[in-house]
Amino acid sequence: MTHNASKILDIINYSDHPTADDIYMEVKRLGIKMSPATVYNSLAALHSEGAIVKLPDEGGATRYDKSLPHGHMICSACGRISDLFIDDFPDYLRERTGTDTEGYDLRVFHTCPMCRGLV
Amino acid sequence: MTHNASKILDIINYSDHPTADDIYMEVKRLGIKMSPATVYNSLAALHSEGAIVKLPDEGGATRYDKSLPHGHMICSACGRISDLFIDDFPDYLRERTGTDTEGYDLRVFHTCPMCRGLV
DNA sequence: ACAAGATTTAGAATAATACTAATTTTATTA
DNA sequence: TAATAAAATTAGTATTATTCTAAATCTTGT
Repeated sequence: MTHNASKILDIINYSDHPTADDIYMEVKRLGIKMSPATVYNSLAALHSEGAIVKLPDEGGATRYDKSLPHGHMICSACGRISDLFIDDFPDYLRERTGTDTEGYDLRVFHTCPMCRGLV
Repeated sequence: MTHNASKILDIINYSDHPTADDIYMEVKRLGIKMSPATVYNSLAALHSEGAIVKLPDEGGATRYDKSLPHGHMICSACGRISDLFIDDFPDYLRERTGTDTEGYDLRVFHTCPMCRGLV
């Protein structure tokens, strides 16, 4: 893994589902000299290594996330994405699909507590 | 729903997860006169009515599908998408998330029987 | 240090989709 | 049915995210 890719992986790990552009801006904010092309190159490399996952968005830029097996809750009002961990989900999937699976992308739409005025 | 939107909905219902361009080509094949803009306009209208769902693809055009609650199995070798029905999934989700959900997008990656050489 | 290869780069190219403003179609009213 | 209002459709352009290209720079092994 290159130095730049490793920095980008760090950023993905401490950021909240950033887009390529979010990452590029963070890189700049940190005072690191890196071109947008390198951000895309590194993201593609990290993705093909399986170090990150891509979350293509309906009408918007793709978001990136660490590749821990987990799903996402997406608020249909404000768009905020939060992580969703369901420990037995792989087991559940294997049982229900009747076959081995290599991974999953689960997004659950809801209205977050803030948008429901509960916070 | 407009006449064109209704025709597009038909096409989505009998096609296999088409892209906007697939739909446009099918419309032309049927001898219907319709511009690409109308395909996009109609898809947006159908989507906001909840009549269809959008499946943004990693590196590729968004695919469209009927809005029946169901997931998808995606072959990581050939890319083929097939429908996945899990009847108790909404119940399972409500239980595991502890909240009401408005819908979900579940994609399970696997290697399809054909790509495993079993067919 | 030097060569070989990998990485990074700026900028152009591409592809999907959205926008705009004008036109056509459809629906409503008199 | 004719006139009018509203909605849908259109061609063409603009935008945006992303990829490509070919040159420049950095790294690594010897």
